[in-house]
Amino acid sequence: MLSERRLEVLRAIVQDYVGTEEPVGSKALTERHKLGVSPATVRNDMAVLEDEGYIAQPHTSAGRIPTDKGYRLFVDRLAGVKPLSTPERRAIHNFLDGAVDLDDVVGRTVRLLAQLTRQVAVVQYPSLTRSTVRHVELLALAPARLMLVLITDTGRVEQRVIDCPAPFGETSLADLRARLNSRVVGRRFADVPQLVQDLPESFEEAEDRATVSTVLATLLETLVEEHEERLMIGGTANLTRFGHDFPLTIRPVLEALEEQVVLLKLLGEAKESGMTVRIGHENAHEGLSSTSVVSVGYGSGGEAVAKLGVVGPTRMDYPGTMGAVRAVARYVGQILAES
Amino acid sequence: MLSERRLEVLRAIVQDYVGTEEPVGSKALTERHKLGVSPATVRNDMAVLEDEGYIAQPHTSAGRIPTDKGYRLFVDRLAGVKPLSTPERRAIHNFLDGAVDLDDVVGRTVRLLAQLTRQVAVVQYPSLTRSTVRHVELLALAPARLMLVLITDTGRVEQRVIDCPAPFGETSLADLRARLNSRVVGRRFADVPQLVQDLPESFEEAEDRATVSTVLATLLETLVEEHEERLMIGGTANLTRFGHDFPLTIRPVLEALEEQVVLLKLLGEAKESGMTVRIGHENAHEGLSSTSVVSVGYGSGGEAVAKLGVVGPTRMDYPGTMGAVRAVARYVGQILAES
DNA sequence: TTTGGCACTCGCCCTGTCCGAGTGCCAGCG
DNA sequence: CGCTGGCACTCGGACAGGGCGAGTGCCAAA
Repeated sequence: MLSERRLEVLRAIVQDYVGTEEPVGSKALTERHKLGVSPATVRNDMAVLEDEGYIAQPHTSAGRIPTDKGYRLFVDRLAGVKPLSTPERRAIHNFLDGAVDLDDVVGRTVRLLAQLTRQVAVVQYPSLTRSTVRHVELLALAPARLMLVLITDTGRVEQRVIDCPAPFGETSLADLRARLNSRVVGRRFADVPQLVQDLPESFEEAEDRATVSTVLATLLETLVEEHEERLMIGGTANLTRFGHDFPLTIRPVLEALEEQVVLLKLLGEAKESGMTVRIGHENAHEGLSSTSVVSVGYGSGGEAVAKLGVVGPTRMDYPGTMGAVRAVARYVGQILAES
Repeated sequence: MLSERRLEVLRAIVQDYVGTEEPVGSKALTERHKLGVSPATVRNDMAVLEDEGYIAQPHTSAGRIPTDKGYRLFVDRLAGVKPLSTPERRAIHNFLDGAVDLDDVVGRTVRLLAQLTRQVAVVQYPSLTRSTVRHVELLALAPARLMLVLITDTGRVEQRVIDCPAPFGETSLADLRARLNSRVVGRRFADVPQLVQDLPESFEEAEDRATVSTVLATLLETLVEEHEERLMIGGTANLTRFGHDFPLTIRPVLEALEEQVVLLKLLGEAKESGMTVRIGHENAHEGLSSTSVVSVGYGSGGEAVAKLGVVGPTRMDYPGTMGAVRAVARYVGQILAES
């Protein structure tokens, strides 16, 4: 167990390093913080902290920098979440209030987060898992070619073209459309499969049954595919503030950010409730091993329907970042609840 | 007017510089190209080329590098468009053929272009300006609340919720839907306004006429708003291959790329038909003054409905890049025409 | 007009030196 | 026993000088 003062030293190291981006030495520490002890004492404490793996020296006879483990301790026990200033809160409101639709909300949120934190922002679109079907439309583009349009209660619209095994009459089409809608409208995506499974049998013609099966297959496929969440990222220009050495640092990060799959997995690994901070190597993806990810769920009402967060260097201002992320998430939740 | 050989020297300089990223000297030139003259002669030619502003020396007693003007001449008169190799063509087909919807087509195109050119790819969503209407759907969400769904021949779907001034019967709705579709399906967006302007009058009830007007207003508004083009970018990780000095170079580029407005303007400035290459300072946006933009229109059938292109360092392989951009644009056009 | 020769320039790289921040250790003090 | 001041040591970074070599411009000859 580390003494109170040693924790204080660690906190000071983290704060200074985040501020200056340079390894911090014992003397500088005592000058900038009122630790009440001499540099020599701090050195002893540092030696202990280093033994325990909380800090490290980039090379002999340089100052110390925090390790991932050090940041972890800092975040867990030493740092609070810094509330935003009033102007910042006002900025959030002003910025998000003008949003006209879902795309706009997400887009504005990304820009806002990137600006507030000066880091890369990631915002997941609200999940469709708990969405319900508002309407299913079937259009005949040609005798044996249909278009399926699916409208969800979150205002999202998906469409697919279906090539049918046989021509499908207008009457049958209207019939299918009506039956389909009467069964699935207002239902959750998850419930749809069993609600429609007996539909083909209710058609008399074998050819029609085949077509209906095809249509249903496409519908179900669409629903499943829509579970693949989408997301938006922004503020990548902030990556240039990463550090001096960054050709090598920035590359894998940009690559990781381009892979939506990676990002989705990243957000997926975060806790369902509360804020999650993943530091450095705690991130599974190795391109992100020198970054930290701060994420939190957001949603209208109690449940989180999606997540948002930022990706930045492990050397980041955790309290400030966490404050911004939390504040934005809350306000986006409100916006969604209103609309 | 520059002699044939001097042009040849310029071409050699551009090719070598693009390959090596290093200033190229007279001796190296004669060794790597069969110019049939001695280094001394080449030096004389270089002096002339420098006087004319086609090449420059980064510092005294170093090799020469092409200027923007030099690249311009190279692109206009010295370089052809390099056709893709068979494997590359096959890759395009394989990659794009699996696309399921418009988003997917655009997404795949971006990734493909980024991979082929190893640069940043930008793909504009097909414009609705020249698009035609495939179907207009009207759904009653509530007695006085409709949803308008607009489906375009490029596979794009737009929807709007409309609050009606008065309840609108199911019969009237079916009626309106039928009349609307019979008039606008297959027509261009631009022609829609005059095709529907007399629709309200054909309804007897005053209340219905008001509703129809509202619906039409929303429809037209949707058409107009959709002129705001969307686009997708990818391959930003390729920016890290920019050069050695790139902290300063990459920053403004990333910032410019985040501003969709900038990119849209960029593509907008390109010629309507044929390939456009904007080199260095020819780009209005100053963040892009050390980049070149190669863009081309694409579309199903003869007309271009949108543009796509790549953004890369002025020192890029122009023939290869142009070849890739053109090939991708053509194939995307085909894909769109088929679906 | 081209060519080979030649003197010159200047950036790059390598080396050696110096400096100072920072460390670990130790003896002394409260 | 923990804290402190002192001290010797280490090592990376900045700086200066020197040699190298690529590349140049110019000139006289073919």
